[in-house]
Amino acid sequence: MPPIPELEEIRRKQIIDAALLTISNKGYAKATMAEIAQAANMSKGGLAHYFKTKRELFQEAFTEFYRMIFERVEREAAEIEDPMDKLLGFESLFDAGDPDVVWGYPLLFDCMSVAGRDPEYRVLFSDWVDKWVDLLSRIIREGMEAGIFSPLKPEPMARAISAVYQGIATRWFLARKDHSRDWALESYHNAIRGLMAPYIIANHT
Amino acid sequence: MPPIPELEEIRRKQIIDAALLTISNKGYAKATMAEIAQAANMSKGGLAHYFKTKRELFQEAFTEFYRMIFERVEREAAEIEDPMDKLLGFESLFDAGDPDVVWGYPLLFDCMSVAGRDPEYRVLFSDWVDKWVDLLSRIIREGMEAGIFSPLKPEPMARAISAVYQGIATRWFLARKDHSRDWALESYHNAIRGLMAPYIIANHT
DNA sequence: CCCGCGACCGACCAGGCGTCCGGTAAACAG
DNA sequence: CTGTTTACCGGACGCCTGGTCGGTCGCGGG
Repeated sequence: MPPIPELEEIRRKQIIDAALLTISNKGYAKATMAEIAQAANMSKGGLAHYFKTKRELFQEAFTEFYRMIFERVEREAAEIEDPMDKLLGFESLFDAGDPDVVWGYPLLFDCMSVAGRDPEYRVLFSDWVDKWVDLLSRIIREGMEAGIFSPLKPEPMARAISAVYQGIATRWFLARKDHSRDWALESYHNAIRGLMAPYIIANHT
Repeated sequence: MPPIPELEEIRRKQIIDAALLTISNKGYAKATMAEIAQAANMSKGGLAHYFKTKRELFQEAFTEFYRMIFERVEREAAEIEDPMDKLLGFESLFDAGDPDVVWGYPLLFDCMSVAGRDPEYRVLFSDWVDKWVDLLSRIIREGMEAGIFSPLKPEPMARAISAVYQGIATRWFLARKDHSRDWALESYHNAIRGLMAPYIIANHT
């Protein structure tokens, strides 16, 4: 019966995009369904037709957002050869001109803030972290197989690297006046090199 | 006129404590003035007598909370002798049995989440960071003067260390299933040792 | 031509919120 | 004793929100 079979998918995407935009602007709590509907060129009723509750919409929105960012990050990592350079190569996380970055961090903070009390959001956050950990673990394993890193447990290391990234990125984003991009790049380079130093086989620059 | 001159101070503290408790339980957005008043054994009107608006109350509450935590951390650092041990010594940040910790992190996440859009909260966050940076900088300077660390710029290093702490603590708190206390302690020890390694003069353990 | 149905609309509702305000009782001052 | 100020009460007000629901429209089938 639907005139276009993919209509539902299109509309959902349209709504989720609008939701992400609105949440990013107003914040998780202050983003209203009416506003999201408007941003999606739709009425409240139309929105309700696709997402019964605010919670449902927001969870899907966060999931979609993380998926999108992660796809992008993975693409970027694929373009680098050397495993160590890969570990150090997520510079786009500190690009204030990048729209994904600009509205991505507030979204992440919102998710963390909710996750502090809400178990469902906690798994959302965990999933997000796990994606990163998988990616970083793969890079580490790659390096071990290539004989660049001596044997180490990839997962805890990946988790540490990922946490360091997030810590530094948080400072850079929220207090840029005192945490320049240069500071951020240098700090995470040094921290990650420091973490990996014991496992780097000595024929590097 | 007031029966007890210090009454105002007492009441404000009482309200702020109640506010912190409530915010920590319910979250920044969902904590209501009525609830806070109740938690402070007071009516809504009584609360309004001391804090005109919710915003005003919350800002003071956050400030007070940060002050309190920081005082405590500084006390703990003062009990350690060796500068390097001091840098590595904030283990109480990863004590899940500590009430300050348990409700401190959600509060911090809330503040960050709001700070993502609200400049006033951003300076609140900055102030908090600066306190840490000051403390860590002092420790680094101490180490330089004692001849344990070779000359380095204390502030950027302090900011890096502090960011690493926060990154790892965040993971530990929000996804403890995959980020044990042991992982957290080991990770931040390694990361900070890695950051400081180039500046440690070789007569340590 | 009409029927049914899915997409979508927008007015509406119940409840919750921060803030305001009229009131009260106690503690002084004169 | 009276007037005034302070600390506090708790209901009222006005606004806003998420969710609902009756209704419209256009299309495809019969």
